[in-house]
Amino acid sequence: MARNVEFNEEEAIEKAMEVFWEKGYSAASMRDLTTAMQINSSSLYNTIGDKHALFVKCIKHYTESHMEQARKRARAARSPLNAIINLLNDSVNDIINKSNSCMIIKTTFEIANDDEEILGILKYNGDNTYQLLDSLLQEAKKQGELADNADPAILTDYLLSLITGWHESYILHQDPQRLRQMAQFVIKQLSQ
Amino acid sequence: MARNVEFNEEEAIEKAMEVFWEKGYSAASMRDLTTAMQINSSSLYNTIGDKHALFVKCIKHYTESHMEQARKRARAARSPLNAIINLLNDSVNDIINKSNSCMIIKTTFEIANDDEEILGILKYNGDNTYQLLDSLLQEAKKQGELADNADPAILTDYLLSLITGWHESYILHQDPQRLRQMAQFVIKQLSQ
DNA sequence: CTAATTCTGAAACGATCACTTCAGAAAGAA
DNA sequence: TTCTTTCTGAAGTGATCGTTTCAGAATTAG
Repeated sequence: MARNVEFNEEEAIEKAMEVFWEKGYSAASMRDLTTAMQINSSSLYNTIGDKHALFVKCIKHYTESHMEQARKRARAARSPLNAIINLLNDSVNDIINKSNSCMIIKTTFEIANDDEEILGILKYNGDNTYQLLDSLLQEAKKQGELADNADPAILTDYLLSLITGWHESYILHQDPQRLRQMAQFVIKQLSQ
Repeated sequence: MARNVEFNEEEAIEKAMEVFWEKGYSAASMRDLTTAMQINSSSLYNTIGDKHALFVKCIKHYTESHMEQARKRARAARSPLNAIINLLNDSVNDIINKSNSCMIIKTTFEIANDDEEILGILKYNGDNTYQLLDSLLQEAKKQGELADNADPAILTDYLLSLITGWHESYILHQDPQRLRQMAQFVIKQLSQ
């Protein structure tokens, strides 16, 4: 019938995601976003929608690639306990090497309280992450890599909380050693 | 000489703090702030300064009262270990009972990366909190309430990170039991 | 080709942003 | 009381906010 959309939506979302990631939802302006995406605002509104709809696509993209990476890393591990240890060490490395803090955590504290839709996406991501880690812990326990009295459900919540705290710690102190020591501490705790 | 300032600055800062706390720095408008403070923007700019200067006063006020409360609670405890246990339980109760997440954490993730002055204030608060908890752990160890091989420095970072994570967990799940279980888990861990 | 449809770019929308101006009210000093 | 200084309230500053409009370019169907 007629003309097709010129820009690649996936690439544009990726660019917008980076802007939201760095600046947060409120502080990112439509100008910032359209400039980074290299499209006109009319095209954006015609295809994706308003600022909020764009953010939804961006945070979904972030959580999905985040989960995909976590699962891929878990599959590559030699054993369940090893997958967990890698997950902890990878978390530390990501925190240290990336210039921004995790977008999921930033978004949770910025807008999850006032935005049902965003909260739902973050919850869904949280549940998936929980399940991944929980099943690893259950499997590790079954294989005798974990203490018999270990409680995977509590350990999962506990480890995920700890990792979130590491992000805050690194923003404040920018001290890799603090994170590595904590990771070693908790790994040792799990292993014995 | 002349007329005096009409409004009570301390009360006005308190009101502004609540607005920043709820909405965050970017999303709080000067209108929101002056309305809550019940003063005209000209008075605000004449006495306190611009939005950023106001925020500095608010976050300082928050951190100072936060620290004061923590120290007061610690002094009221029966023993060092008891002070730590109380701190953990009080943290859980605060998270559950307050409608907003901790302003310090929210601010860290929103603007600490791009704002040296705010980062400095948050670091100062972090250092004070660290010292409080570290000295409690050292004292508990000295009094035999902690295992001999316990490392207060690492434990301090570790507990503070965990508490930060609890805030995120509660935003997502609003599940008091998860927090209580984690608190019990870590208290048991410390006590043995 | 022409007609039909859709997308793009530039300009502009009203609203709101942080912030400023200034006349006049208020209050202490002499 | 009068002078002097300072604070307040209302109005307004230009800039930027998210969003819309629409003429014209682009593309496909017939």
